Parts: sequence; structure tokens; C-alpha cells
Amino acid sequence: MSTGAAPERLHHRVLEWYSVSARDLPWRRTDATPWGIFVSEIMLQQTPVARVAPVWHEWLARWPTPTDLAADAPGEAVRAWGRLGYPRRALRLHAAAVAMTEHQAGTVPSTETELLALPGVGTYTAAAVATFAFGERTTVVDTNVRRVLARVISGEEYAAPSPTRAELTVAAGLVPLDAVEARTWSVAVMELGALVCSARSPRCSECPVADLCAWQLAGRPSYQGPARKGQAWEGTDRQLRGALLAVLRASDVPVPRSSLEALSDNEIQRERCLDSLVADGLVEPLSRDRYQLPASREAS
DNA sequence: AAGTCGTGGCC
DNA sequence: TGGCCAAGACT
Repeated sequence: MSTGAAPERLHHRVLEWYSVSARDLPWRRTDATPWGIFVSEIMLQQTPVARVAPVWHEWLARWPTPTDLAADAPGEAVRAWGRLGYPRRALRLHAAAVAMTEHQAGTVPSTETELLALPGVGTYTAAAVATFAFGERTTVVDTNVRRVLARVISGEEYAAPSPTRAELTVAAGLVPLDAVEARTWSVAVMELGALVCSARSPRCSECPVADLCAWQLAGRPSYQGPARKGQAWEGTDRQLRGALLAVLRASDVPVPRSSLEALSDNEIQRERCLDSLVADGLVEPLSRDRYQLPASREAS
């Protein structure tokens, strides 16, 4: 259940490793603004770093502050989102910018509690922004942290399908007391999970805490917990929604309904997807048979 | 509270 | 080749 290793030893090893192995990511640089960090955290949700970087640069150049984004139409955010996936994030980012502009004088709120109130911001993102942008000492738990702690502390290959109370307690107990050190610790554990303690083929021979790792010491037993759910794709609504939105993103003018109907022979599914996109605020019906990305300022 | 929501690269 | 996975949030 526990390595028995003193937390200080774990801290030292991980922080030392991070100081020489960390990637030089733009949102980690000292000139990154809270807004830049906020945008990066939303974009990074379920999305690899390599895909985020170029889009992040485009966004920050075009909308350097929340107020800049808020002044533009939500459809522009959806268009500039490109193929990052989960496009509702673009809409929520726009809505968050509007909220910051209207209620925070155009600034990113600095506390975890205030951040949590913003659209698209959940437990992880609130803690991450509070820590990485403002230095608040909090517990940051993402999929990387969960996996690293499952291995190092609990001796299991993977964390449970969803976070448990015990898991959060363990993570919180490992956060260094010093706020500056805590901030680095959080990003360092995430980095360790991303670069070394990866899901499929962990590089234990390069791991700075291999000799302290409960999973390693137990002989790297395979995962015994409940089956993890796969993600169906072929023929799903998600696939068709993506295709529909791609057509709309690519067009500067309203798209005739016929262009959208050409994407699928399944009329039931087609209508369901189009309706759900409209309901989500990702698509705006102009007339009876023309559609476009949302131009109105008050889409969800 | 289990399902849903994109996209593409990797082993 | 294709199932699995990636800095989750929302309902």
C-alpha cells in the first residue's frame, strides 16, 4: 500500500529529474500570462501537447487577453479551434472570456473557487490554473498524477476508472508545504507521467523513483481492477457531429442544408446530430435551410 | 453516476 | 491493423 519512502526523498528525486528533463512548453515560460495558461489548460483537456502547441500560439496572437476573445463571435473561437477535438471547449472558453470581461475586469480569477465557477473549468483545471498561474498551494490531480501515484504509492499498474476519495487524500498528502515547491511538484509529477511513467509502455529504466516505486518493487503486476471502458467511434454521433462541424468550419459563408445531408445516408442520425449541435450552440440555423457557426454573442 | 463528447498518433 | 490513449467537464 505504501512505499514507506519518506516524502522528502520522493520530492527530491522528482524535482531533480524535472529540473533537467522538463519540456520547454510555451505556457510554462516565465512570460506566459494567466490567460495564456488558462487557454492552455482548456486546450490540453484530453488532448496531446503536440497538437495543442500550434493552435495555442495562434489563439494568443489573435486574442492576447480575455477581453479580445470576448469581443469576437463564439463561432470564431470554434473555427480557430481547428481539429483539437471536443469543440464545446472552444465555446466554453469563449463564455469564460465573456465572464472574465464582465465580472473580473477582463482578468483571469486567481482563486480555485472563482475558477471553478467558470464554464469548462472543473476540479483539475481550477487547481491547475490556481497553481500554475497564481502560485496557490493546491492539489492538482490529472490522469498523469493518478497513474504515477497508483504505481509509486499503491503498487498498481493503473488507477481506478474514476478518482476515489482515498486517491485524492494520498495526492493531497504528498503536496509539499511550501507553495513554490508545491507548484513545481505538481507540474513535475504530471511531466513524469507524460514522459516516463506513461500508460502503455512505461520507461522504468529511466525513472528517477524506480527504486522507490511500489509497483516496480512488486514486480510490475498487471492491472486487476474493473475493465476500463473503450471509446466506440465508427458510426457514432460523435463521428458525424465532427464531420458536420468540419464542413461548417471550412466555410466562410452559410452552408446549405444539402451539403450537410451529403455526409450521411442515415436521416435519423443526421437530424439528431444537427439538432444536438444547434442545442449545444455550436451551430446556428440561419434560415430554414442554411447553417453557420454561431455569430451571436450569447451562445452558451 | 454512467454516458457522452473529437481527433489523430502510436505500438 | 486497430484498440488504446491523451493536462476532463458536464449531465
